Amino acid sequence: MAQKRIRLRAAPSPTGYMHIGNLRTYIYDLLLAKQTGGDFILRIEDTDQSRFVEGATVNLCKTLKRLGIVPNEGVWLAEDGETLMQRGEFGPYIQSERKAKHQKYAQKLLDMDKAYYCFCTEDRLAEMRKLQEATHQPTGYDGHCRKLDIGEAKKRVEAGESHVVRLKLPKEGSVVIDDAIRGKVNFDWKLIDDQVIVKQDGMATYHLASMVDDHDMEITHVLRGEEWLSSAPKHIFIYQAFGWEVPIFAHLPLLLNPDRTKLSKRQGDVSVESYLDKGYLPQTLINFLALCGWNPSDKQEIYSIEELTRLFNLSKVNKSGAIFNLEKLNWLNNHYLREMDVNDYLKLVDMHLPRDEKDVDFKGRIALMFRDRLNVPSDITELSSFMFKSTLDYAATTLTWKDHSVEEAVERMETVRQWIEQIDDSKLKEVKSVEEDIKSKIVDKGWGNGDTLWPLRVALSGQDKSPSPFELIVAYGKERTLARIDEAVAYLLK
RNA sequence: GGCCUCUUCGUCUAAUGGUUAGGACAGCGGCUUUUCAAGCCGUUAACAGGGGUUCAAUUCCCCUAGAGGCUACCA
Repeated sequence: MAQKRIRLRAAPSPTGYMHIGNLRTYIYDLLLAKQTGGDFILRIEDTDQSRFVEGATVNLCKTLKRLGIVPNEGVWLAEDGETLMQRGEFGPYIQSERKAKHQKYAQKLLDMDKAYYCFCTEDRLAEMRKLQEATHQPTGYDGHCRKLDIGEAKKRVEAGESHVVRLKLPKEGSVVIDDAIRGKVNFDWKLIDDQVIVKQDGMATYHLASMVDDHDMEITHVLRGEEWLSSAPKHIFIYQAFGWEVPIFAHLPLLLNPDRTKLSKRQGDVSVESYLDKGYLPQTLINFLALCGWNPSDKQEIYSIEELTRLFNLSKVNKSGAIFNLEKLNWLNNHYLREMDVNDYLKLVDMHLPRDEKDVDFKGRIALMFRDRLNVPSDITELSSFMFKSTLDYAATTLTWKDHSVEEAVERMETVRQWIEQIDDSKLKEVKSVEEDIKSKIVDKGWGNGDTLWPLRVALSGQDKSPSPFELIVAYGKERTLARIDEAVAYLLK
């Protein structure tokens, strides 16, 4: 018998930006789909009109594209990068366009007596909840409309009375969720609310829409955050009411703020776009997020997407939430920044260097010099700022080595200046040969490295801490280097 | 409050019915060295607590505690 084709979907709501926790789910979706040669689908869950944000779907697609995570089915971006398209046999892939389909299934549930019309006003509901809270009762719908005669209810609906549709959940017994990560989880029916599945505006809620669509689209694995576990019984109920095969559910552990609450906007960045904009590389984000809550039982830290695809295994996903650890993310990004193609790196960093500096080679040398010091490309702006200044401010540090006098420092700088002047241009391109050249001359002079190199380095940087003078010389080039030395000498003699 | 889930170094995690409980990030120390970064080497640091089961429990079971999630006509 042929194996059923593995199909997973990313199902974001177009509410503005892509949440970093959602991205992890999509990564797992993708890995699982790729691993089995299955499908990875993008479906937009826009059933909540009030939260809809114009342009959010396009934005979502763009972000996915930037990450190199492109679904092979569902919503996608046309060549122009702006127009939304849909592809695949199971469309439409935008839930609001499936409204009629959802309503049809709601009607079926109504017909099967698995759902009922509810005419309770929001005011009544709010009052009820208030009372329940005040008397320390469990909150939830009191079933007011559950017992309404169906014929009567239909008449009211036909008369145009505003209403919703609620699930008619069992009031006794229990249900077991078989979760791929957590195993079997038991819930008592009597504690579960008769959930609204069709809102007053006729739009289905997540609970109906997502189940219907997952079934229609032949989704085999539903990966979602742990916050959904509590409502899983309602979802199972819908599947069972229709006699559908229940997909594999996997409730992923949450990504957490440093205080262990659900990762939220309040406590820092949660939008994937902003990480991308800051210069975190796609491979960094994917590598890092994949390892947040899952681990292939290895000591390796760096994984390509191919390796992740090969190794990923749902049953090895952790059960407990993981704090989003920015320091490790930085370390990883630094790693990938150093490992990536040089030209790509230069392109990435260039936009963080002064626009009005027209010497492209100069900027390129600077970019390479600071390469292993960057967590994100924008770090270079501050690190390299002194290199673009017309004059340096030496006030914050000292140009003289330990107890050396001004005269000694000047002597060394002027001598080194001559050495540098004599280095020919081809040699001036290599840090190592500049270093050998100058160091051997220091030895010949009988000077020390410290008393010569410190003033030189400070002359070139104006800073306590900086790359070595040899790196600086190469980055500056001869002319700029000599000018800096002159500048420092003049400052000392002032 | 109720229901559900979770609990190994500060953080992400590995492993196991018998181990010196492993790795990574961060920290600390050293090497290198003109400073810094990088690199290399080393090092501090964890089985939430209490009961069982067992010759043996971090591992299996129960309880407690703590944390988190849900408790919407949001997803």
